[in-house]
Amino acid sequence: MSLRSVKPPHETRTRILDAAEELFMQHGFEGTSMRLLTAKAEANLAAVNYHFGSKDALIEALFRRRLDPMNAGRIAELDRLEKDAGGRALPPEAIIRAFVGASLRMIEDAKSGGRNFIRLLGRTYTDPQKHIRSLIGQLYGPAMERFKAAFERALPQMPRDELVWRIHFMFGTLAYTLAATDTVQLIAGCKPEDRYDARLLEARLTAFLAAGLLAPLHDAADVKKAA
Amino acid sequence: MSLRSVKPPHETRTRILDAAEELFMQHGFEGTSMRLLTAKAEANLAAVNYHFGSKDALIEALFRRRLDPMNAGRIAELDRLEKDAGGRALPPEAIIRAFVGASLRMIEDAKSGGRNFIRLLGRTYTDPQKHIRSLIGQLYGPAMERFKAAFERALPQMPRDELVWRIHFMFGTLAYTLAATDTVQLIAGCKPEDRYDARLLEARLTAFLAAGLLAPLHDAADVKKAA
DNA sequence: TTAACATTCAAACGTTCGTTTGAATCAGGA
DNA sequence: TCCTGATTCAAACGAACGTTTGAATGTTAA
Repeated sequence: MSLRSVKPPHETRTRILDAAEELFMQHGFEGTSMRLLTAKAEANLAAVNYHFGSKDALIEALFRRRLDPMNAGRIAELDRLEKDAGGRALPPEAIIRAFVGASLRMIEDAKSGGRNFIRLLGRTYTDPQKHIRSLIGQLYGPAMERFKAAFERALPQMPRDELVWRIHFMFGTLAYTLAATDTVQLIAGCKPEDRYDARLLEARLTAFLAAGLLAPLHDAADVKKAA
Repeated sequence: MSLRSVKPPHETRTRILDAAEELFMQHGFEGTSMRLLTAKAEANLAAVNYHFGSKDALIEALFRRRLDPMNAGRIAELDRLEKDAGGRALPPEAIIRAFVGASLRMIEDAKSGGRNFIRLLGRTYTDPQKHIRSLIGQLYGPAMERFKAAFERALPQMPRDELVWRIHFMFGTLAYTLAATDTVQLIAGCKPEDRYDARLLEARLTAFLAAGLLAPLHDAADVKKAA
């Protein structure tokens, strides 16, 4: 019995998932080979197919590992907020914070790979592959319905289709912010030490999103009429 | 001399670029094979390497074809606005409109493949590959500097680092909106006929972005102190 | 110790990848 | 007409791909 043999039962699974998060984030799903992946995970080439069945199944397991608890936490946080508020309507900014906070907290988690996952997730939102889209849609579905309902209650005067678009915009801002953190730098000038400060980023992002969500209504009817 | 032979000198080049826009958008760069690509373009397998040199060179040519005139148009539009305004400061919303208008107009251009390109572009903003990032950065650099300066002139009272972040957020909202149009539907409920109406989308998006850009300043100092 | 199961391993499977090659076909000017 | 350069074509290149296999090794309980 070697010293290395005293390890958790699924350590290989975990190492593979961690390596996959980093490499998929860096090179995409198709751009990451099983050989590179298993080498980084210090596992045998056949380990992925043994533990997960296939590359696609690994992708699904990867998202489920992080997304299931993350969205459950979001819903729990929203439940808590609504319970604390009694019957009163929640301020929209609090709902936003409940949603984005879960993502931003994970950005700070560089050691256990949470940051890798978040950036991969930001990229994957715009992945057009059918099975990826349906997976993400499935994993986000319940939380999105729940938050949409919360926004509808908080903003009863806003037209439904306008609200849907504004939720869409907010989601996009978050997704891009997560994916582009420390990668794309189209605009230079932000202080490097601010880039990973999740508390500061949350304040900035929430202020931006809340203002956008509550923007004065443009006259969509006029636009339609003119067209 | 066959009938088919009377064609523009670079028709094959164009067919390849058009097919590449559509397939790269659907399957990504790594996920699109030269065989599938040349088949869709009705060209020989060797045509890409003959006309462009390599797959990577094709990608660069693809972005240059659309992005160079698009960003030149943005800068020209901004020049025009500033000239018309004389010395007066531009309203931030007008600057936003000059930037997003160029993208959104291309969404309506379904026939010549502009929509494919725009959606591909939205995805590519978050691509972490080094040579892709530097290419996008290079193609966007001049326009981004120009617009950043315009925003600084329009909002002299806003702290520079806050402005940089808000430009970042606006860019992200646009990128995601472009990439996700008709693909991701995490939130259902928007009327399908509205999805491709660029005028309506521009009104919605501009209202959202302008409000976010002009959001009340969060107290970043407090956040920093508390941390 | 032995049997049963879980995991790891090296090797190979057939397929597909981006690219190259050299001949065939085309065009337009001398 | 013939020549020259541009373009297309079928075929092949070696490399890398995801997956499978069967033996070897490790672990657990009787």
